Amino acid sequence: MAYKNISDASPADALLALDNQLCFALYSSSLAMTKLYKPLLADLGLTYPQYLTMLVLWEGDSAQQDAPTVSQLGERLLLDSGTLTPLLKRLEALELVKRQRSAQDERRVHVALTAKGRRLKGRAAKIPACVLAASQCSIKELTALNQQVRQFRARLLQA
Amino acid sequence: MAYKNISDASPADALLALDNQLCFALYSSSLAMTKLYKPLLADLGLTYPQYLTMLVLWEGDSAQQDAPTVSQLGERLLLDSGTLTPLLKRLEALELVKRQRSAQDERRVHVALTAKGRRLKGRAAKIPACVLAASQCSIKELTALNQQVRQFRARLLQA
DNA sequence: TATTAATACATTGCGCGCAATTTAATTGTT
DNA sequence: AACAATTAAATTGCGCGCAATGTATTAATA
Repeated sequence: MAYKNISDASPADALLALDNQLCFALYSSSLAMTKLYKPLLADLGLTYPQYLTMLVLWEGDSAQQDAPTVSQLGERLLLDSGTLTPLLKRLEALELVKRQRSAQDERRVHVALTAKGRRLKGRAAKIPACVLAASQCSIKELTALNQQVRQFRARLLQA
Repeated sequence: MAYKNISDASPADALLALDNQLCFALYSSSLAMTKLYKPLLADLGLTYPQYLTMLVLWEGDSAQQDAPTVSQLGERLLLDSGTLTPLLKRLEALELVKRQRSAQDERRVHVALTAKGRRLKGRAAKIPACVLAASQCSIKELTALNQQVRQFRARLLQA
């Protein structure tokens, strides 16, 4: 079956052509990335969003005591408590994190790595190289694209 | 809270820094796009994946009889029947499409637009302009980024 | 200091995505 | 023709995302 693109359709149709939608390129690329990560993360027992959450926790792990709150994790990951609360409970069930109500403000819940969660970083360190290889791109290309997509996202978010 | 990036961490940590993950840029940008589309699509009574599906059907609508099968839709959208079957049932409940078993091969199910589904394209035609405005980008910028993301996706998929 | 408002997180419900399995139909082989 | 292998959808189960709502705590204010 042949599909229209910008070159063989009326301007109105071209604007609605699937391949001309940046949203679809981002959507399908993101799903493809998730599939690429899946077997690598399965070795760690993590899902893809759980992995992103662990990345944030691993980043802050040098400053031992500042375990982020659920909200702070959400700001970083652009996710809300409806998504994070059950996800964090699963990470807690895996004994990778500890959820603890703040003493100063009982509304807040701090999320801290456990020793097991901290150790997992070592095994996760091998993942970027695998992804790089699978992407068939150079680091330079990936860095450039990352920069552009982040810039685009920044504009979207201020809208 | 300050976070590490490629400039202030060891090389090993930099590879795991959230902001250096292209996967996260794609993931969060895609989610941000979905949020941008949501109110626009709510007017049409569609979810975002339903909208993408309608885009495919609208594309092929000049060749009247070639209603794609579920598999063909899946190839185009990079989704499988586990996702598409219930989604298409919802579109059918909205009377936007008709699902029909092929007479030649009873395993296949063709998905055809209804008159109502065809009419909806007129109202959807206004969406690209809204998205363009909200993205605060020029068409040239969006086209260029679309091209790069699609190229990246193509390499991922052949992996 | 009551009362109200705001904040932080949890819960509920729905629609994806997708792996794994099932069901049914077609094709291939002997 | 009988049987096995393949194919196409549908089904099941789980983990997101997220809007909407609920609950508890803190802050603001009259």
